[in-house]
Amino acid sequence: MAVFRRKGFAHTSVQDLQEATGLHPGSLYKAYGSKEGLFTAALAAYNEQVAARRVQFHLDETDPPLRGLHTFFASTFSDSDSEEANPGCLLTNTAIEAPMLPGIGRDGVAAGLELIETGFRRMLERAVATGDLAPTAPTDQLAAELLALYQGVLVLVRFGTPTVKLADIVANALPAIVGPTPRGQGAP
Amino acid sequence: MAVFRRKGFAHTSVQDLQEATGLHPGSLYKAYGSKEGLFTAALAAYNEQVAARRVQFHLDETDPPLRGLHTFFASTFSDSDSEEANPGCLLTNTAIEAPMLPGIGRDGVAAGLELIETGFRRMLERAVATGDLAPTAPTDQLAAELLALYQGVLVLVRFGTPTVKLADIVANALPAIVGPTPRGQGAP
DNA sequence: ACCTTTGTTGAGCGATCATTCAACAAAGGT
DNA sequence: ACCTTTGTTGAATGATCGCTCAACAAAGGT
Repeated sequence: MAVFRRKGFAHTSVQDLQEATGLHPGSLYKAYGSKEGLFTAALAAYNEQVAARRVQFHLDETDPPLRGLHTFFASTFSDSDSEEANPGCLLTNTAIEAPMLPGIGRDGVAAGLELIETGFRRMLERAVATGDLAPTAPTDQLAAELLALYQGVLVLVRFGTPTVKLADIVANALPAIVGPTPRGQGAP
Repeated sequence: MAVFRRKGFAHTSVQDLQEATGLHPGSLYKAYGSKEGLFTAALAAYNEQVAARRVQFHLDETDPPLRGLHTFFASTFSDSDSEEANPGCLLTNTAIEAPMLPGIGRDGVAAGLELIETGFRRMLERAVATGDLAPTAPTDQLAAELLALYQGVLVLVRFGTPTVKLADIVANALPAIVGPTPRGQGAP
């Protein structure tokens, strides 16, 4: 999974997978049928082990709800080990490559993106319930905007944009989208 | 150029390039030295023929300044021919693939992204000058946010997100970032 | 007419790719 | 002990990759 995240599907050879998994080609093909099958499995694993976990930790289990939004974004570029290149997000990277892959990738990416967008939406609805967000806020629409910004940040992360610039972007763009006052505002 | 935009560097073979350019492998290598050299040339051509032109048309030559911002974003997904898959942006696609390419791509993408971000900034400063934007607006910061959103939209464009959803995203996110009132607001 | 220059051609090169398979090893049931 | 099952191994395969180069054609100067 880490190999695909770092190198993408096309740049990953079966030898890379052998070195990463410790399994020889025969075993890999016995278990997954093809390189594409292994990629599909890796994408599904990423969805439930990385994406879903991040959604749960930052968006579902935060109080107040809006608090986790910033850390959710920041976790994509701050948890990188010191000076190593950040591989970005397997979903974003695959969303770019998917149109060139036979039948694979598309479904997994669609599932992953919906996972994230739904996570945004759930969090926004919680914020409405607690009064941190105006009841008139279009949560569906805001979730879609957040997803777009999220993908854009991950493109810049992958490209190696300095962390300070990324931090500035999310620190200013998030309040602009979800509303200027992240804490305490009266409903009419 | 169009081939690289559609298929990316890794998925493009020299045979693809032969069919796309009409030049046989010998001539290609006589002119560009390698597949990487040709890619670098294509990226530079994209910057000045597509990116720079779009910046000029939508961001530099619009009156009032903020008017072109929406059409700049919309042009990435509305000018697609009917039902054909939109290849997205060569800059965005290459920003994802660049970490896996030897020495190429990185510089061209950096130049292209700066081209766009600077275009945003110039337009925002014009908007400040005409009074369409508050003089206190942090144009540098806003330009960076717009660049991030732009990349995110292009990821979704590439993946095949329906046009109506993309239109909703830019229609609501842009005013949220640059300020809720795109027209006429008094300076203190 | 001839030579030089400049560009084109496409078969062919070694390398690498994803994939297969006959041989082998380990484990479990009986 | 033996057989069956299950998984592992890694060399071999054909296809495709990026790339080269000797042969060829066109054009221009003289």
